[in-house]
Amino acid sequence: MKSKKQITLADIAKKLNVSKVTVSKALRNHSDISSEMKKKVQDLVDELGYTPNIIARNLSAKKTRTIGLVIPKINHHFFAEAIESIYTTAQKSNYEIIMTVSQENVDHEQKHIRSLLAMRVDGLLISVSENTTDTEIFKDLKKRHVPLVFFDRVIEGLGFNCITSDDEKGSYEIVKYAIEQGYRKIGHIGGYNNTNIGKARCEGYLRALKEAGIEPDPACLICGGFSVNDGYRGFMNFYNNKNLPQMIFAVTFPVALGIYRAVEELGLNIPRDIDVVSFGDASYNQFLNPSITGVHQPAAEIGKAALELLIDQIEEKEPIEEKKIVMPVKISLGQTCIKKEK
Amino acid sequence: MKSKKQITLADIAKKLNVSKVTVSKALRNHSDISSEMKKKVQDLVDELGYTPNIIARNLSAKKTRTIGLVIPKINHHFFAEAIESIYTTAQKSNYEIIMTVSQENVDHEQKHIRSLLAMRVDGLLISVSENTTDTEIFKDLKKRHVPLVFFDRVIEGLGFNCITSDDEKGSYEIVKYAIEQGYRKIGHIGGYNNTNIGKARCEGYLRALKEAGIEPDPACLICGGFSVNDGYRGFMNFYNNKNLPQMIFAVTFPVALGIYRAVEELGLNIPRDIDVVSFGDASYNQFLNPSITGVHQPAAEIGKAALELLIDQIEEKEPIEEKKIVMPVKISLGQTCIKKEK
DNA sequence: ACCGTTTACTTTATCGGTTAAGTAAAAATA
DNA sequence: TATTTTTACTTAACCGATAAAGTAAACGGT
Repeated sequence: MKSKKQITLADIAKKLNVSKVTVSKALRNHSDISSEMKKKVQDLVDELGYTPNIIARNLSAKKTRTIGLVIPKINHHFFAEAIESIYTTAQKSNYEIIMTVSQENVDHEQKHIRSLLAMRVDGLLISVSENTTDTEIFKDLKKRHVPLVFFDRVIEGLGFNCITSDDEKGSYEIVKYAIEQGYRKIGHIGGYNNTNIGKARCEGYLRALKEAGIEPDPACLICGGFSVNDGYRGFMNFYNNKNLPQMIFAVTFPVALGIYRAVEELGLNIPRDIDVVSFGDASYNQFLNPSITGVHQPAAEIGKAALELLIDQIEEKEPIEEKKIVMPVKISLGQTCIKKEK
Repeated sequence: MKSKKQITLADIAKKLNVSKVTVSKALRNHSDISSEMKKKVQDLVDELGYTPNIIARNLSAKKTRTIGLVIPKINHHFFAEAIESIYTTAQKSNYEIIMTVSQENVDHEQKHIRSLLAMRVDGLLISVSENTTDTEIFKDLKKRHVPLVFFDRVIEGLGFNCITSDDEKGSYEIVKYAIEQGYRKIGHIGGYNNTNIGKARCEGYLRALKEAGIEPDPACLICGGFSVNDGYRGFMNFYNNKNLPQMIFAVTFPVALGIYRAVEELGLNIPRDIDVVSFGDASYNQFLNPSITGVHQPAAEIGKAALELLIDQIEEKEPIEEKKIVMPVKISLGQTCIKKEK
């Protein structure tokens, strides 16, 4: 059933026998209006339950105090935590968030961006899908001077601010740590090389191997997406090729969970038959069996910093030069990747 | 930096020397317009990168194809899954979702509802905070005929459609199952009794006890919130009172995780020193140590059904009578609550 | 050749606010 | 007292679309 007709400024104005501008100003506590009139207006507003129409206000103001958020997935610890933090930060700054989810689908992503532009959000906060390679739409956004900040999954070199974890260093360090624990044959279930995180995490992995004098084995490197299923498939791939490494470095925490699932299904055991470390973690990691040794990402801080940067950009008059903020990460020890006795 | 001035219908119209209504109709493929003109318009639109201003359109149409979502928390498996499903469903039906998060705070919740009304969403999808007792605002929404569907955490008796899990039955069955496994002293870390889920889950728990001839012990019943911290505090409470039951039924999965955390911190062991079952689960439950035996909730189905019901209500002309949909739940076996040998 | 219909537009009004530019009466200043 | 300033409003115009109503020219049938 349809909503009842909404009460407007004009309704209030008519009842009080004044112009609607008077009512509008009264509600915004404008100095033009006498306090008696302000009171009369407020009383009637309360009585009638008037709710201002933000759409009309936005149309006239040409601003919406609304930010468009585009993410690939919700039900993924990193994003859930980042989103939560973005929402909290937005509320403090009095911005509304309109979140859209691409489901790792480039078409959805583009549709969402267009839709958010049509809604005239004041700015965009984007973490791209794992398949995003076409940068045309972002170049277009740049041309139109749309305030935009990328976070976590970013596209560099287009002049937008980016906030990421220190993907290369974190990956380097976790693999180096694994090597120190005595592992030599270390595989990587990685992300696509066209994504910054897939590429950087793979580079960190390779750097650690090379530095330790281990020749990277292409058969130990599988690239795919970032989900549980990708981890599952990646592991099955190793297994079916009878080419199990001693240790697998998973590009994301969900990928590690996918490995867990495959291992369980095959009746194997972690860490007896195969060991795992991962980039990213989850609050419930400590209760996993075994809990994963991995790289802790400051998801909440990344979300907060990204939004704050965007708001600065929106509220500044001057353009801001391209900044790339890299958040430090640290290794968090769990029950995997324990020292290997010779 | 500010966005560049946006291109409007009027700009296009001027360049083509036609009225803006012509352009508007051309873009909507109206039969009034010749195909040559449609082509000319489309070409110029593409060239200039015109994006229609949905705000203006919505103002005129008095509809927004937008739904307001109010939830207490994001980073909680049930909600993350429900949200994901709501977003997917919305996209299929061509609705936009504006999600707000109350953080279990009643003031935020009310502020969000008002803000969504001001944005003139076509309807509201709400799961209330754990502290919501004042129903005034909802009565007001009813008076204004705002389409509204409650899900999971609902307020009954106000004439709104509600979708919940079968909280009472699920709780009854999991506790009955625990009794069958030989547990007698079963505690409950429950939710506030003013919430439907807190109340129903507690009632199911009590019914199972009574049916088995076990007198419920008030000292074994702790009520609080639904978060990890509440579970932690609840367990510490039992522990400090030197009143540990054999088994605890946790009102939510996060509460169970809180118990895990407390148990770990105290150097105890599940299920040796204390056993746990819970209402609700998580996709990663199978990898927990030990994985929890609990009641599986169809979070995605609940989200989908709630949104579909709401859309029906929005698009129907006639009011819909209050419906209460209760989704069946089932027990999912894990490594807790294994048969107790006498 | 006349008249009705169709085609392809244009003009006007409206959605519900806001800002800018009046204006009449009261108050302050010279 | 005359003039300026302030107070407390009102009127007009605009934000960018849409719906409804109006219109000139071309077309079609008899």
